[in-house]
Amino acid sequence: MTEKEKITFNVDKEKNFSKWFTEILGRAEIADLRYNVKGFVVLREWAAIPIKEMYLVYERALEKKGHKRLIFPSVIPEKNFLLEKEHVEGFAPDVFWITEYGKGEKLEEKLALRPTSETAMYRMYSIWIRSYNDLPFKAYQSNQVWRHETKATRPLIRSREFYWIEAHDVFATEEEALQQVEEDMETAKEVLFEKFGIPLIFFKRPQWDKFPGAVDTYAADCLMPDGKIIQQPSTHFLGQNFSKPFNLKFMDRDGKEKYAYITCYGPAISRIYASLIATHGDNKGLVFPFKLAPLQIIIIPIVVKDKEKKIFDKCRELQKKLSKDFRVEIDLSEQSPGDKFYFWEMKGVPIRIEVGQKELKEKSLTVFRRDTNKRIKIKERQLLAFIKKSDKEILKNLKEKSKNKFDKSIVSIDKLTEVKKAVDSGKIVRTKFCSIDKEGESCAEIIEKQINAFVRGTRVDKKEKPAGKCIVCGKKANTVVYIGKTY
RNA sequence: GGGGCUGUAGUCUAGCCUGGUAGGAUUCGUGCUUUGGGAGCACGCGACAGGGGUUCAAAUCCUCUCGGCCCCA
Repeated sequence: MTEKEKITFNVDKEKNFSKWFTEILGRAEIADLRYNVKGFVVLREWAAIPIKEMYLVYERALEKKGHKRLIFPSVIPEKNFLLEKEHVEGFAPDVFWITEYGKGEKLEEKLALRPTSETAMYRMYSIWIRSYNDLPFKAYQSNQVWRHETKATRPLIRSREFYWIEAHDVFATEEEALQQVEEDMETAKEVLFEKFGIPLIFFKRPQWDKFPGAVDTYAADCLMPDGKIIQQPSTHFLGQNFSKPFNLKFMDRDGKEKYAYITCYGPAISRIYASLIATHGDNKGLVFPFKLAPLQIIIIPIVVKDKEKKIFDKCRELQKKLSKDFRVEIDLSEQSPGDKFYFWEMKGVPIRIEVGQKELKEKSLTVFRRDTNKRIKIKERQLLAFIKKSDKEILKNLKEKSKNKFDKSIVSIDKLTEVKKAVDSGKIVRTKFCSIDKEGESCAEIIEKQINAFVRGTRVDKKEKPAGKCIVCGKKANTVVYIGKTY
C-alpha cells in the first residue's frame, strides 16, 4: 500500500458505491465490522456523535409538536405480541425471543426483544387513556430495536439491531389521526432535508407493501449514489386495528365509549446516518453539515523550528475561544501539514484553520471549507462571523447539490420495455399504473420479476392524474407510481 | 432464499495450489531530524478468526463453527 492510498480512495463513490461505503466506514472510524455476531456492528465515535446530534434534532422537532418523551421496556411478553394478527404475522419471522435465563432455566413466558413497540406501548396506553380529555395523546421513545433480518445485512443500512425513534399517537377521530400522518411527513422533511440535506419523497405505499397491521403506510424514499432507493422515515395510519385488540377505548363527549385511532412513526436514525454519509460524501471522504460533524473545526499549526511556541499559543487561544460553542481540536501530531490536511478532509471536518508564521505576522487566519475545498485568508476578528456564515452556507450548498442530483434521477417513462434500462442506470421511473390497491399487485409482481424493481407507491406531495393505460396490464391507469431498485 | 469470494500484527498485504524458521509495508513506541498539500533515518513492540481432524510436522490439506464482502432472486 502506498502512502497515498492510506487515506484517499482508489474507489470512485459514484462508480462503486458499495466498496466506497465499506471503505469509509473503516477509514473514518465510523463502524467496526468485526464484532462476531452477524448483523450487529460496533459504532465508533464518528458514528456515535452524529447519531447523537441527529437524535437531538429529531427529538426536538417531535417535542415541539407536542410529543412526550417516554421509555419503555425492551422486552414484550408473547401474549401482548400475539394480539394483533397481521402485525404478528408480519414480524414473527424476524423476532428475537428470550426463552431462558441462568443455567438454562426456562422462562414461564417467552419474551420478545422488541422489533417495534406497538404491542408494548398500547397495553399501557389503554390504561392511561380514559376520556376524550386525555386525547390527543402523543409520545415518542428513542431506542434500539432488534429484527432478525433475513435479507443481507449491511452496516447502518440494514442491521439486526438499529437505533431509531418511534412515535405513537392516539386520537379520538380518524380525521385527526390522518392529520398526524401529514404532520409526521412534514417533520421528516424539516429534519432530513432542511437540517441534514437529504432529499426525499413521501409515497403512499401500495397495499401489498404496508406496515403489518396498518390501514395505510406512508414512507419516505431517498436515493443512494448507486441509484438504489432506501426507505427512510415511515408513518402509519393504524386506524382502530390496534385499539380494538388492546382495548384502547375512551369516553367521548357524548358519553359513549369509543375505540381510538392510532398512528405510528419511525425514523431510523442509524439508517438516516447511512444516507447522510452516502449523500454528501465524495472521493476524498466524508462531508458533513456543520451542525452534525463529530469534529466541526480542526486547527492545524504550521510549525517552524524555534518559533513554535507562538504558533501553538495562538492555536490554543483559538481553541479555547471556539470550544465554548463548537467541537474543535488542534492537530498537535508531528505529521506534515499535507498529511493532516488529507486526513481531516477524509474525516469530514467542515472547517479547518491553518496557523503559521504568515498568519501570526498578518494577524490573519487561513480557513478552509471541506464542502467547497476552498481556502481563503481572513482577519482573526472575522473568525466567528466566518464560522457562523459557513454553517449556513455549507448546509445550503449541500442541499442544493443533493436536491439537484435527486431531481435529475427521476424520469418519466411510458413503455415497460424501457423501464429496466432506466432503473439499471440508477433512475427512479415515474409511470402510469393501474392501482396500488390489491388489484394492482399482480402488475407489481411482474415488474418485480422482470425488472427486479419495486413499485414504491403514489406521491403524497402532489396529486398526479394519469391519462392512459397501465404500463403493465394495459388497463386504464388510475395512478402514477414510482419504480426503482431498492435496498 | 440461491451462488461466488474472503478472514495472516491497529491497518494493507506476501506465503496456501506443492505441509517444514510466518516476510514486507504502514501504524504505534523511543531517539534524531523535518514541517505552507501525503518527509526521512535508526532501533523496537506487534499476527495465522475459533473448534475438531489428518500428519513426525498445519497459516497451508479435510471438517464444523463464527464473521465479512459481492452478485442474483
